[in-house]
Amino acid sequence: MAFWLFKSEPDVFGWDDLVARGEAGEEWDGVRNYQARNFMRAMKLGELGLFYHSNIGKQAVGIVQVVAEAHPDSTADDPKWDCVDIKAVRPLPRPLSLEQAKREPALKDMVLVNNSRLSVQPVSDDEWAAILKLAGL
DNA sequence: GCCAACGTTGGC
DNA sequence: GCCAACGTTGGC
Repeated sequence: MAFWLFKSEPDVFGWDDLVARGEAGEEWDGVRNYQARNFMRAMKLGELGLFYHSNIGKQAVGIVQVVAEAHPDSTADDPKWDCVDIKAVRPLPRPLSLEQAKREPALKDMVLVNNSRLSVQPVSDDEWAAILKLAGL
């Protein structure tokens, strides 16, 4: 069971938008980065991730679940781009800010902290546990 | 709005 | 196959 992090600009597509999709979830399309794509290809049905708001808020705000494994991105011209579908599971009682993650010793190796540009990232088991605790779950 | 970091592209 | 130029992302 692996854990992930999905980044999105909330003024384009935010947590509330994902919640509005309900159980069907949303195709996580538009990713045009090989690293991010490869992480999505590695995702298994039912795995969990964080939903992070970049630019505005700069905090992880909710937990999401993979509801469809990697499939061709319907918005891509090139078949090499795959994506998964995710749905909202629950909001974090206490959103985890980037600032907080940078301060937290347990999270100092998070990809989010060290490579801010990668839009789909893995989260280690230890990081996941630490984040849930900080988030009030 | 600026700029650093990073990835991609294309000329050689 | 190298590397300069360029575009994009995202924190500040």
